[in-house]
Amino acid sequence: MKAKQYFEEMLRSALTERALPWPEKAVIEPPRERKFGDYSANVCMLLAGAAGMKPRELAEALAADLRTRADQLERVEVAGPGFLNVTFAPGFWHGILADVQAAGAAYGASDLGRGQRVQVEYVSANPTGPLHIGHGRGAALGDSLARLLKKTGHQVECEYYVNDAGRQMRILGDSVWLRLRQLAGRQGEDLEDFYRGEYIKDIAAEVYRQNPDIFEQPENTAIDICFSHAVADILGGIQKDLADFRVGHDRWFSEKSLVQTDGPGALSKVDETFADLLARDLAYEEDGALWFRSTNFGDDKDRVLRKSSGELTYFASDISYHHDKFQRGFDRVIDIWGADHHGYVSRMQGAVEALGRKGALQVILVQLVSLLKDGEQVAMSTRAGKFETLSDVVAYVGTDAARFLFLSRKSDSQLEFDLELVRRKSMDNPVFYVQYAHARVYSMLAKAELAGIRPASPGPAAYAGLAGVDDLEVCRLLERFPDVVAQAAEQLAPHQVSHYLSELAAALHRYYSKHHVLSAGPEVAAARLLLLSCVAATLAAGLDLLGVEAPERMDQVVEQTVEDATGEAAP
RNA sequence: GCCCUCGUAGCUCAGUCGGAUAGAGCACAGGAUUCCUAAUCCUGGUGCCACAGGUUCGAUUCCUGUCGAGGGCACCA
Repeated sequence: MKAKQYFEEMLRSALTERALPWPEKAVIEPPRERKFGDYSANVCMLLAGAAGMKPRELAEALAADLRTRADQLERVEVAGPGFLNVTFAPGFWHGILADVQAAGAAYGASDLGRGQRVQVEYVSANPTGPLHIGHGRGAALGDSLARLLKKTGHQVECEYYVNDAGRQMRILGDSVWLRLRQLAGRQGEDLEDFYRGEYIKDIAAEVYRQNPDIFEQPENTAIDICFSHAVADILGGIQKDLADFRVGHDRWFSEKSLVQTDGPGALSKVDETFADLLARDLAYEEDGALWFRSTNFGDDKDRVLRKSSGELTYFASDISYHHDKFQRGFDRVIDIWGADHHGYVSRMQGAVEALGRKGALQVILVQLVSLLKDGEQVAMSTRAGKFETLSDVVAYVGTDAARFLFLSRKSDSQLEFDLELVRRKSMDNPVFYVQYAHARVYSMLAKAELAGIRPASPGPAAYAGLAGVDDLEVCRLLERFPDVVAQAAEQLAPHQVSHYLSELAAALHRYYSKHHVLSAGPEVAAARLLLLSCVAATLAAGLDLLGVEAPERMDQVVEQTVEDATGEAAP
């Protein structure tokens, strides 16, 4: 049983006996300072009024209750304004090792989600060019969230919304067609808004190679060919970049599928959504346009769904898209967007409310990433910037380092990504610090194996060899992992996992330098190996939640990044 | 003008539903290896938690306002 749970149960029954309620704002947590014990509760301050006692008096009374009934608690103390601090018996902490070993890679898993169906939609960049580094942050976050939610008992599906309809797509087709004509030495003036990247020229050349007769086609057909080739090509590139970044979506949802009809007279999904909104008087026609009554949901003006020109706005297909999500049975939908869309959040949430699913949509905004090299800003917007794209950055620093950095900050604050710092394989780079801790344990296990020493099985004999304060300290940290996972999932905040891992790695390194394992005598050595292999298992389980590898040897990591980097010389 | 996010050590950032003397890494200085990987460990100090009020037993945390940074406010995408 978890320490927090145990303490809470004991406390609850003691309160019940005194006819006191469990206060809403009760908190049980490890106190900041070790000297205050393992866990601390604030209930006495909250209940003093109801109990008609001073906080400290109540605390003393409850402490006495706990001392008689809670046999796992070694000490129960009252401190400060009325905190109830408890210290668990060593045997309790040792029991954690049995838990970790039994669970293995599943350590930290829970059934918090109770099978709730959750969809995570992320990246969803328009297929008009390669992914840049900001998309990488969203990708790492979405993927890690999905892992966290799965681990906590949710049924998760990841989706990428492909904006393959609408104006931008037309411009994309036009852009390729223009480059193609220029390539063939034909006329073609630069247009006001079109895509200028080098990759457009590459696509044009490829289209020409595959369709040498393209100039004999009617222009509409030619543009169609350009367009579909461009989307396929760019989307293929995006998929590859994501795969290299260890990110996979279960489904790629086409916007076009919302707009298209099955046959003549049939309604598209968007039409169905419109009909639904009109029937409930949540939409209306005015000035030749179709409007959504977003003012009913707190917006300051109504928004257009279909322009008077007949074109749909993005908002229209987005509503329809979310309508579709809920029809597919998701209990909860999480969208990850760039921070530049934040004005859109309340509107979309209003729309979801209109669909009768108030509160079922959570939007996470990912703040900007500023790319630095040796402390200097790397221009992101210009065509010349070599490190604009995610794939360039990943090639230079490696997937593990990039992911770990992205996931070590909360998503709503701006992030500095210094290429040289992230690339460095040293202690200022926390990812290697954590990976090294994992590899260190494996190195010891291998050495021990040669010496004929194997990790002990959890049990009294092993625990006898782990009675020191440092041993218990490590056990305490291991015990916290399931709480960290649960909270990170609840708050949709994977960075809490990476911070925990740094802490656990630090504990491992400290332990390593203080306590020699293999020369400690066979029994103590076996006991310590048990402890350390539990640390490794927990590190691996945590790294897995971040999508970062847990190497058994560090030279593997070095090889991997060096290899990645050789293809791309530094600018 | 209105709205959103952010403001914590020299730098990059944590800080749990409001808890006890506000933390980590980096940078800086010194030390540790006959022994399991020194990609490591140990020892040093630094804060008007942007500012001003409010809520209460208690505020970095919640509320209001001010200042500062970024972003958003279309029949754009």
